[in-house]
Amino acid sequence: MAVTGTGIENGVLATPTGAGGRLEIRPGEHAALVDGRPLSLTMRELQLLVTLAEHPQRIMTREELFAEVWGSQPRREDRSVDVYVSRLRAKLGAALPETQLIHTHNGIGYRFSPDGC
Amino acid sequence: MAVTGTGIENGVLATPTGAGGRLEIRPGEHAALVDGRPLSLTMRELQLLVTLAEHPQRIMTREELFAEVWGSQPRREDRSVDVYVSRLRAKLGAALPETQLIHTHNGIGYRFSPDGC
DNA sequence: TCACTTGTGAAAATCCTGTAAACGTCGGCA
DNA sequence: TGCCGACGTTTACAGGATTTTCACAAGTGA
Repeated sequence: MAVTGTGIENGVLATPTGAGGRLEIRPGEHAALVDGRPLSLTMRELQLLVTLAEHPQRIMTREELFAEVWGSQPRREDRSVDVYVSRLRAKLGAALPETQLIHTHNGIGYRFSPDGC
Repeated sequence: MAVTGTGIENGVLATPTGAGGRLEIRPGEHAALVDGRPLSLTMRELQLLVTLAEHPQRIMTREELFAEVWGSQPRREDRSVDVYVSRLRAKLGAALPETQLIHTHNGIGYRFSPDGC
């Protein structure tokens, strides 16, 4: 079933074709592609990207992200989510310069924006 | 039937002519050629190469590869796929230096990239 | 016998992961 | 302005997990 307005089509999450290129996420194939070229993401990085991209424009708390990706509650001082967001941004930034897909919301969490805004 | 965009043409799998040379696989003739010169591959090695090359850019799990090449389910600790990938890479690397055709995806499997990316 | 292929075990090499700590930024306040 | 605290970002590292490679034994056929 295709869900419109969320970036989800046939199980594939995709961003609009922007200046930098198009990001396509295929969770079923363990793959994320930029203009057809696969990104080299680790399992955790991909899971985090998928989780963020499944809820475009929605601010997700660290607790929500941790629960989805790690499958449990984070310890209070746990910085894993932040570290993985940083690693993900580094790889996304290398493949899609000038595009800010993951936004920080101070004191709350992170938000995935397909169009970079 | 020619399938475009997958590297399959008339039953022949071929990589683009790159810096290192061109790889041509002719499953029907049990042969793999680099710039016209036949590679000396064993049956298993060739079957594995054909299976990978039939799905360019797609990450194939060890289970999928084993099923295609060995025709059964691998034992959990079975490293046959890894060993044959290693042997294949050694022979491909000797004939096509500087070209990485088979990529490892940690925790998942392997991916064949005709253009080495 | 000899050359070759195949599968297996295990050591070596490499990669991933979580954590701690250093670093940077921002805003409040004296 | 200068200091301080809160918070997010990034780097480094150690341990563990995974992959790569090597050596070897068994099997096959010329």
